[in-house]
Amino acid sequence: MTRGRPRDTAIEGRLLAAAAEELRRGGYEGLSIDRVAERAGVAKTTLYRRWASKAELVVALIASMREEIPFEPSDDPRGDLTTLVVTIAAGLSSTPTSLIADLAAASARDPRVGESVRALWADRHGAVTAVVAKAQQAGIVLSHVAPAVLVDQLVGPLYYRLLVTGEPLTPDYARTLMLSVLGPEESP
Amino acid sequence: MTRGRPRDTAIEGRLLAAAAEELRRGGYEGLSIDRVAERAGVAKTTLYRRWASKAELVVALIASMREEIPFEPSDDPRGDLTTLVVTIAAGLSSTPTSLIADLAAASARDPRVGESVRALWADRHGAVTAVVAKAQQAGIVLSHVAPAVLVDQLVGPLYYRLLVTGEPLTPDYARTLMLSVLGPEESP
DNA sequence: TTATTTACGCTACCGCCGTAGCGTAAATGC
DNA sequence: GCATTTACGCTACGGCGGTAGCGTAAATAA
Repeated sequence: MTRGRPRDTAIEGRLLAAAAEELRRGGYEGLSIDRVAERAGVAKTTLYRRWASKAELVVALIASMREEIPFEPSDDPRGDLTTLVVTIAAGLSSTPTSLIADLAAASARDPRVGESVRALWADRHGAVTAVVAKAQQAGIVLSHVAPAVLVDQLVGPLYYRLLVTGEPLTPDYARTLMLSVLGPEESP
Repeated sequence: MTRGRPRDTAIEGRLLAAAAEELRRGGYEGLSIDRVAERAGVAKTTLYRRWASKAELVVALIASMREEIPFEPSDDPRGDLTTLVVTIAAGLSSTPTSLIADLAAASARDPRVGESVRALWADRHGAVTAVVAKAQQAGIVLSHVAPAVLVDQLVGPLYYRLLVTGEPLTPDYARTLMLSVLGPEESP
């Protein structure tokens, strides 16, 4: 088949495991490529044959650790949206802020990293967009503004608080965002 | 008065000027402390006696370059808000994205840097908050949501697009955000 | 078996941020 | 004048991310 010496398939897993431990201990900043390679029992050059940069390694690591959000849309778009936004807020605030910020910085520097990072959040944001569109069709959202904008106004403030103002992301805050975008619930 | 050899007051200005040139050429990442010191004709240690890190140097530089937003609130809160949000969006998108992202990352790592960075945006965000509160008092905004949340939903999406989704910040987008938060204008 | 191709380990290196230590310059207090 | 204090320049260093080059190991093709 392929010509030369095959890649040692066990190495990638060992590197990711070593990187996970490093990330857990010292965050993005404290993760040292040299230590990851040493911990995995591998030369640093071997690591760089798999990922082109520290950022790409970390993105691959996060992608490998990530579990899907189990989300089943119900007949209650308002409740669904609340669940989603609260879940996203919880996920963000349980992740070290500096990690999110460093990924954003790496994304800004390297478009390829940016693509990978956006793919990490894509499922969550896609789910929110779908539910918002559904709510709008059902007449629950009165606004005629494009769903993408409403999503930005639900999710954007979470990142804004996290990365810019440093304020906490509480479930209450997420629910307040919801209220503000959807308007008060009509009593039936 | 003070006992020892006095600081050379000219050095700080030369360092900031050198840093500005470096930042202009290569952005945050391309700004090298060694080169800044060399360009200013000063030892690197002298630079570190003034700012504790590259991040603090850059924050001080931006603070020194920053001009106030000339903003005079009129009797038209809706127009004022539009102006403010469009201006903020323009300012953000005219700044290199990586600079904003790197400042956010530095803020997450070092709380002192975070304080300084937040102070950079404070005037803009304060102005927005003031106008939003005024609009709410005037009954222009129907929502009873706290002004701070509305501000987050006006400004947060800008940072969100810039740092996370990578979408452009057009004046139209800013106006759409406004529309979504304030609701459609009532015809008089 | 032999040539070729690819992977791996190793060493050395570059530029980077940030720190330590030391000699010296410039000010004040006596 | 003289001790003290602070600023400055300089050198050296450590750890970092990332790259280049080389010898060698492991596979395939002939």
